[in-house]
Amino acid sequence: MARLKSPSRHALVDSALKLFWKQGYRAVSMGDLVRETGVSRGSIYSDFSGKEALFHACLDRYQEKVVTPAFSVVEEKDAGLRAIRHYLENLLARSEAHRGPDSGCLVLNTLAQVTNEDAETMARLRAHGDRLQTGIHQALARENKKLQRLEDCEVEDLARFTLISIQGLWSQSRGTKDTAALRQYCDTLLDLLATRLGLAGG
Amino acid sequence: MARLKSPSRHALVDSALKLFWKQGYRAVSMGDLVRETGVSRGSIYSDFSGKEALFHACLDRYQEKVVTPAFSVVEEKDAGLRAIRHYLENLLARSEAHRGPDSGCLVLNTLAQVTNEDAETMARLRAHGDRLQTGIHQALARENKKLQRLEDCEVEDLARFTLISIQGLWSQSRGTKDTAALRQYCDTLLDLLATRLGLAGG
DNA sequence: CTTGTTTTGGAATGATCGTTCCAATAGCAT
DNA sequence: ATGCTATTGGAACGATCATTCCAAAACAAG
Repeated sequence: MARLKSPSRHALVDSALKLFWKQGYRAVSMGDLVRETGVSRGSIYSDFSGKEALFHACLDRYQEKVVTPAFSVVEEKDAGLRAIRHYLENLLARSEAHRGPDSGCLVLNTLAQVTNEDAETMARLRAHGDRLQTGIHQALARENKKLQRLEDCEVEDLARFTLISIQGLWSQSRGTKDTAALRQYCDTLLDLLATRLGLAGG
Repeated sequence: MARLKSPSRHALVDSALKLFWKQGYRAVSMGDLVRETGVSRGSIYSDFSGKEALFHACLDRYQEKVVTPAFSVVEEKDAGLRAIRHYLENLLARSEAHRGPDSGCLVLNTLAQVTNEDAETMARLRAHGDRLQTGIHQALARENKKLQRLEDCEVEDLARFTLISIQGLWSQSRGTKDTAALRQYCDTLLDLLATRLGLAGG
């Protein structure tokens, strides 16, 4: 009943996450994981019941290691439209740091491969979507409180619109290295949000 | 040197396309293809050099069987903003016809799974993106000719924005069956386009 | 050192994969 | 009927997969 020590376990999940993120669940073999993570087969199976459980751990780790640092600015108690702008600019900076196209979003990549029967995975994907939707919605609602141009349901619609737009951004970021286009897209999106909320553009 | 007759060949590719669309390239096995298409192993390999070649044929067939019927309205010589609206409404109608979430877009699903080294596949994905980008751009440029509110480069930016937005729409359509949200998203997008082009909203 | 635990590296297993091959069958022309 | 071709169904193959197992090595504590 050997169990990996915590630091080793984190390093394992981090390396596995990187592989799953770039190549997708099915394309990564156990042999790849052993080679890239430097952790032996025995140790992997002593901590995870199998490949799928390890993948789920990676999805969870992705939340705390990637999503939270990027999105927490929107989730803060006083976040408004400015926070959404900061979030998007962080995404752009991250994308521009790569030379080629990046790996996009692990959650959206997974969504494109998973079948509806895989409930465990689907639940995590849905939780991610709900998290973003809620965060954006609250930030927009807070911003709307100032001028009160929109009804509550209109704010919710606008939040959903923003969420889908960001999904398009992620999808595009995996296909192209044209960061100027991504930046222009963010500008247009932010301009739309400002207009709807009754703020001056820019 | 047996070769499938044309109708049989089309039926094979159509069935394979359906599988690849729903489950993704790697999740579909040759056994699945034999079972679902009703075509024997020997016949498949007599017409295609392997699984990958069959998949490429499916990507090509997806263009002519799915993309062209939906997108040709935008590619017509006199297409404008109204054509883009029709295109989007067809997408919504298609999505609403399903009861659960649909399979999204085969091209975008593939983009989320493919690695950059797979040049043959990547070329097809890029061609798809270029096709949509060009069609949208020309339609918007034609619409802009009337009022001439935008510079040429602004029209190109707007076309790119529209393309990415549509990608978000596809991505979302695979994850949720909330067609009302999709419809609202399209409305917002069209409203934005009309505003930018100097037209009255709605 | 010795003892006990953790981790390793790799062999073994059974399943499934893509691919090849071919005798048997079906269809269609003559 | 006879021949020719198209298609089938499935056996066979080697590769690779996820998973299991375990003897050896590494390590920690006494």
